[in-house]
Amino acid sequence: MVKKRVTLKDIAAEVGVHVSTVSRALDPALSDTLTPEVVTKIRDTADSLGYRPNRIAAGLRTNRTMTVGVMIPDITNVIFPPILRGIESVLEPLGYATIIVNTDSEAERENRLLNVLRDRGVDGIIHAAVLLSDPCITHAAEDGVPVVTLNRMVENSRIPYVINDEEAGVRGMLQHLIGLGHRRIAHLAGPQHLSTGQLRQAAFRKVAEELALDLDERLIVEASRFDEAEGRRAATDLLASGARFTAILCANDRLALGAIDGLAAQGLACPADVSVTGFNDMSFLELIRPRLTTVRIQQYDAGRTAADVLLKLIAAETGTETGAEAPLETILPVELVIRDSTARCADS
Amino acid sequence: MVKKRVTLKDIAAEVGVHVSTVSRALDPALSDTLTPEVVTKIRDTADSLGYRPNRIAAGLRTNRTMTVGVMIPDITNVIFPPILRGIESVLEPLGYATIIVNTDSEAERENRLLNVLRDRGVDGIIHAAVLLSDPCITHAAEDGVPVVTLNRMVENSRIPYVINDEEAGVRGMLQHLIGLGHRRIAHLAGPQHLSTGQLRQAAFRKVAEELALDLDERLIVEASRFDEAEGRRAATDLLASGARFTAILCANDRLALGAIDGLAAQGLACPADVSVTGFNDMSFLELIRPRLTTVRIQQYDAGRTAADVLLKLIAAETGTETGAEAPLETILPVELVIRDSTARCADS
DNA sequence: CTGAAAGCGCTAACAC
DNA sequence: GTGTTAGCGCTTTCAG
Repeated sequence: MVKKRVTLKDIAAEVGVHVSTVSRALDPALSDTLTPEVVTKIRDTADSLGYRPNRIAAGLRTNRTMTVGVMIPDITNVIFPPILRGIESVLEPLGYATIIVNTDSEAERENRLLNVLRDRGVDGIIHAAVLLSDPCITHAAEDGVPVVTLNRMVENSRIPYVINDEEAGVRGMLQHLIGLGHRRIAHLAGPQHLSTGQLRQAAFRKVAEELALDLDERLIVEASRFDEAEGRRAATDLLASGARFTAILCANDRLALGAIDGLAAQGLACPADVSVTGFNDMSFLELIRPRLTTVRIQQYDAGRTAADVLLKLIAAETGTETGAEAPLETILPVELVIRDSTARCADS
Repeated sequence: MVKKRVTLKDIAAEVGVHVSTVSRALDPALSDTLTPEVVTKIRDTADSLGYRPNRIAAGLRTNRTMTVGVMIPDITNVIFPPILRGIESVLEPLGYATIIVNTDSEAERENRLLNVLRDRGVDGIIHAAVLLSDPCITHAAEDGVPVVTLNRMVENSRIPYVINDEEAGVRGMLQHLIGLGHRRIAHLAGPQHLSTGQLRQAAFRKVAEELALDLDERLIVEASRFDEAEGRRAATDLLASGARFTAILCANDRLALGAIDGLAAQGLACPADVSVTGFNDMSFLELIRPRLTTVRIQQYDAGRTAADVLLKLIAAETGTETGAEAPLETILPVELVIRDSTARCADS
């Protein structure tokens, strides 16, 4: 039933040379140590027999599988697919395949999946679902597995990371809101066990102080997940607290969408009564009313950059010194996208 | 730098037995042929040494890699991530990893990626990006690679497929529109080289006839891609044709969204002037106004089902006859979701 | 320039 | 019950 695969041995038998000769002929780096005629003859018969190299066997020998693992929280979250395409765009042309796993942001699951990847001998890991404190990935990195984290970072570690310029995004957004006359600006923060949630809140506090805003603790509420339901819940709590505010800077788009919904349920319109801003600029946003003002992060490029860093790490690990060392920190620029969810402050 | 992996040999040396004994002790299916004490001793030292099986090596020997390939057109399209989660939900607990590739619906790219998967010795392939006529995947299937197609099917082939009940969806939608008084209903068809586009158009023609609708050829326009821009373009063409219609049944949600936009550009409101319906019920739809009436297909379950079928195929291939044979055809039920983009026909 | 031989880590007959 | 042996398909010394 299963058609037997053509192996080097078959080609060797056909051409009448040794397997190792065939191996060399098929390796561009080694083929010029052979007689050109032999090389062409071998290559021709390889094609005609329909030879396909067995990467499994090669990997066993060379300890390189040409596959990398990618860990994300949940592929169903629209910000990840563009990142994956970015990663693929640099890795695939180089012959790498990627194994994608969803951690659901659960440490236990993450740990198990990490082992799945290591058992498969991945050449490296791009980790976009890392927790602020993440012993298992740190451990893997210490074992010599090339790892780069994306969007998030592990505290106090030497694991390279690619993140967005959260602070610039928060600053730009606060300046925009202030420009519209807002002074009492709330922050709907993300989960504090994720570095994005934490970094954005820290940036909010820092920049709010810089810009001399009235920083009322009641104006900062934390969501326990990055989703619409938590956005709605947090916005409702914010209103219930009695603290006055005319704008909410949310830690991501989904929280913002939920918040707008929660405000509407209490009879407050966005942007007429309160301005709301997001973060990420996920797809479909321009189709949803009011069109959300947000901070655009470079998703595709973040993926590309992380893949580049990983390649440098892999090169360093395998001793293929290319001179270029992998940077510990890469911060990608962000961009303000002003749409319809922010308006001049009615109170001013 | 790279910490050496613990192998069976290391455990064997530590315990003082032969590698094959260790191999058996660690295999649940074989461990009961050994003395219980030695099994526990081996397992304990395996844990304490931090042994992790090398699936690459095992795969080379057994010719099973415990990885499956998944081919989709584009992960960035929101209907695919839920499918992938469905696939993962059945495969991952069984120890399978999945390699996901994006074909961008290009035959050449698909062909190349298929080889990438085969070179990696995947145990099977779930193909959700197949073209109606797809020689390369047919070829792979003939070579004995277990393949199941998802959402689409290959014409005249023995490759099992899991699809949605397109005809039931079209019928339900047409009945809904007729119930609202619509008689002149246009069809914005999808690409005809994809089976979904073709099946839905065929279903439209068949059911329209059944229900004795005025079937004007000018009322059927084809999009060349499943995206918003083509929906807009096709809707504009439809208007330009001069044919009268009060509703458009679109072959998918994105075409519908584009069509609504295109109509709006010509001063026609949905649903006041024309009702528009989608297909798929992709996520975020309920956040976009007007909320689209559509046909919900089971994305997650389609993934699960395809994975189940693939497992049966793999079992059959490896001779692990489980009795259950893989069905050639699986048709999943669909569900009508009535929202705000359809309304009573103004002309009636 | 090419052949011989060893071995990556594991599994699966086959012995004992 | 457990050890022996022989590879899976490939790469990579080391000879010649």
